[in-house]
Amino acid sequence: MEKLVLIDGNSLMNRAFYATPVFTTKDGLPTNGIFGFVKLLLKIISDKKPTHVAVAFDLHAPTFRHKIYADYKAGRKPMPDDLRKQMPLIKEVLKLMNIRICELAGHEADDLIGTISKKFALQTYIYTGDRDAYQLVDDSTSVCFTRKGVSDILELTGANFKDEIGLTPSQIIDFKALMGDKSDNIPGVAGVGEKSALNLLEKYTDVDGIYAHLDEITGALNKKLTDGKESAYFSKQLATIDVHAPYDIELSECVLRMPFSSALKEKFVELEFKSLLSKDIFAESDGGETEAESDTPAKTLEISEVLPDSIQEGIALIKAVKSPVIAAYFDEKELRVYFPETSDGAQNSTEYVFPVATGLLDVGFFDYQLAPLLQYIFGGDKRVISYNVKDVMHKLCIYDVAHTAEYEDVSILKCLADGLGNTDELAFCLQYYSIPEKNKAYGLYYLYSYYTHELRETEEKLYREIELPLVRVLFDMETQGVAVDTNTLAEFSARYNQEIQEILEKIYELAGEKFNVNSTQQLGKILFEKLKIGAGAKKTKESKNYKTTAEELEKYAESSEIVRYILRYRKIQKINSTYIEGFKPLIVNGRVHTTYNQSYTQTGRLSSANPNLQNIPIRTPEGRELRKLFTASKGNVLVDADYSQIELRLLAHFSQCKELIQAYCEGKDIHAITASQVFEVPLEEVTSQMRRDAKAVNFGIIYGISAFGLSNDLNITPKKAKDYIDKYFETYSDVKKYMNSNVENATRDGYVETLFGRRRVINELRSSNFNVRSFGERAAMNMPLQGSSADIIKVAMINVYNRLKKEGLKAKLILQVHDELIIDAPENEAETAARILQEEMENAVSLRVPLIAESGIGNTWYETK
DNA sequence: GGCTTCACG
DNA sequence: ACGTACGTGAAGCCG
Repeated sequence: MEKLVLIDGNSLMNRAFYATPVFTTKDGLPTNGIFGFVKLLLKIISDKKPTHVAVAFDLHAPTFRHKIYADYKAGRKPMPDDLRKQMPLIKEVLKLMNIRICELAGHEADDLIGTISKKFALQTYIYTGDRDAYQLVDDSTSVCFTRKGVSDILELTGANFKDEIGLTPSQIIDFKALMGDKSDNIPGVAGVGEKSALNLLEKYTDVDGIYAHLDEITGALNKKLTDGKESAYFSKQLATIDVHAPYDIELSECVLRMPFSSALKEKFVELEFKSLLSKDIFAESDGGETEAESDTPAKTLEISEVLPDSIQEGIALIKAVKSPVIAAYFDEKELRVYFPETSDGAQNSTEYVFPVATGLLDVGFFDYQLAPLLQYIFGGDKRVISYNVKDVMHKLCIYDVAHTAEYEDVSILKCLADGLGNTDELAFCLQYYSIPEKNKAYGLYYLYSYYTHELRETEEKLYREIELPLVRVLFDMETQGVAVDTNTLAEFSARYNQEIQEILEKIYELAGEKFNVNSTQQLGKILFEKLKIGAGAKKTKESKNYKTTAEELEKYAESSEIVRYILRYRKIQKINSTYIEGFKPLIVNGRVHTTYNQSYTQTGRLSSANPNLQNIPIRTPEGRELRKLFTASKGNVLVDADYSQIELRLLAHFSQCKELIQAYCEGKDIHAITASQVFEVPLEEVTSQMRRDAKAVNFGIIYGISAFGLSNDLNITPKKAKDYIDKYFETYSDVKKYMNSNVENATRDGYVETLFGRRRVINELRSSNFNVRSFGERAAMNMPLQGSSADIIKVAMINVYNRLKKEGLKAKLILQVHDELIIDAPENEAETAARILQEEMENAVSLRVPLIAESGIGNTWYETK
């Protein structure tokens, strides 16, 4: 049967661009969009097996009719530079594939796809990430909508459309006419939202029907519809895809010709798409292997699944395995196991799958049968490869399985090898390397081999000596949790909820009406339009809302009573919703258990979530009180230590600045010295204000200083800020040299690295956009400092953990807040724990300056400071 | 889901 | 001329 696939090129390039991790060729050309698009195209071809394919692109032209239309589409965000660069290339690739490209001046891809789909009477599949295309669905035309990224595709056919969407395809147009579409700048009828639009269409079928029966509609809705009639019809016109575009095309021009030419293969080599070269889509090559092919990773094995008849048989099978490594995927539904060698040493091509009977909390009969197998795998002498090992450990705890095996963690390997900031799920990684999702365990093994080969020596060390041992440390910290004083929490809750009510009444009274104070939009209107408290600076023209940040409102606080109440409201609302009400559902048996993410940040830091225990207030007295909620376990105390100015010390170390090194070696007050230098006064005449300002300068240096940033922070003119910076760099010329060399190296190499060789790839440095490039430069200056600090405290954590264990103490590490560690210790171990904490933190590495950690002991987190 | 605001290092 | 300080997570609004 003949089948036609029509693709919205702009839409899918956009989706592919955002769904694919950023990468470039070695010359710095971004290619992630093209790569994602090609992968998707190949997937579509193998799924649908079309006989014909065409790809349509937008092509605007300044003709009169479309000028109006284009203006209405102007609400869309502009295409990012890195994506724009890839657009001509994808067309080149399509040409090399002999795939028909459709473009028509003044028309969007939509129109061409609509026109073509109506022109030919064969089974047609439209691929797009734009819901507009829904209206094109009919008995022979399906729309395949890329829901999330590019992998999750919703296929809408004439048969399932109504069930999936709740409307008919043609009603999609009427729906948009009523409720509008902001991304397309379609106004719709003011005040009509999704609910009423659906109700109306249910009753009256379409816009015409609604207006024919307007008399049956009462109240506010009637008025909205009456007022919005013109807009409704205009919107309908805008939302309607033109299926009669003047476009000449013959079906024969769209025939898909496989396999593809060697010219395409050469293009893939040029674009460095190594994983695509081994695909079975090219004509037999005559010249043997290309150079790039030889370093392509091993081909995907054909893997067969075996569902063991019984657990016992399965255990016997697994126990017969000689292979010292074993890949295990374990979730709520199944346990999947793969090992590279069979019992007689041959290459294995079987993945074993064991169903897990029920959900996690409802441990059923089958689960208990599974426990010995889990124990054998995760508690044995084989190295176990998983993705997010810490998660697996938590799951195993539910089955009472000890997880004493050696582990390999693919998610961590990935962020070390691929660059920092891993947000990808395992499923995405598998798809990326063309591994079927059902072969998850084999995929783990494949990715493990692939990434371990990618690691350089320093990263291998970082992985083996820091990241991997840290997994267990973090697991124990998360499991241990932090005790919460629930009585005090209840007190705070009552007090804050009451004050919020009182303040709200005051605010309503002063405003002369009730409104949602949490809505910046409503608040801005009340303050700047109704009460006219002062000239409010508008925000971006897009959201054209007034700026209502605390910083902005502070300007009016003195003259306006309501502003003072609002500032107070904001403050306690934040405390209450985030730190009091927000915590309640996270308390289990009187404790909260955060989750640390070890592979997410761009610098190598950890992040903390559910709850985030790394942003508990401290900077204001009121917020600081919250730290009284975090207590030691019964009979214990909290022992806390934090590094003093670790990033500045690292700056001294890396820059080898004599003045800074000397100051730190002599234990001087660095901010005061900086003040004395920058403001040109003798050290003894430095005021506390000058010291505060100098501290801001020092922070600025660490962040990759700019005159504008500093001026903003210090509330001085950019010119004055520039004077300070110049003076700073004049005094500390080695710091200037160091920062410059960071940017230079990063621009040349494309990355920066930390003390221990953790790399951050900074593609922004190659951007032609000034702002983007400047951002890259600041990131290049900051990352080695922030990242090295992260490296160091990780070493300290491992050493503290091991030492507490070795010395047989009951004290447990429970928290890490970037430069601070907290231990929950029995009272009689407190002094020892404090000493261990301080020693291990200070001696984690040896730098050109001493590292100082300051410790404190208390019953609550509040008291340790 | 994007935007704003605000909490931390 | 350009116009942002570096790195995070959570709540709430809005569409």
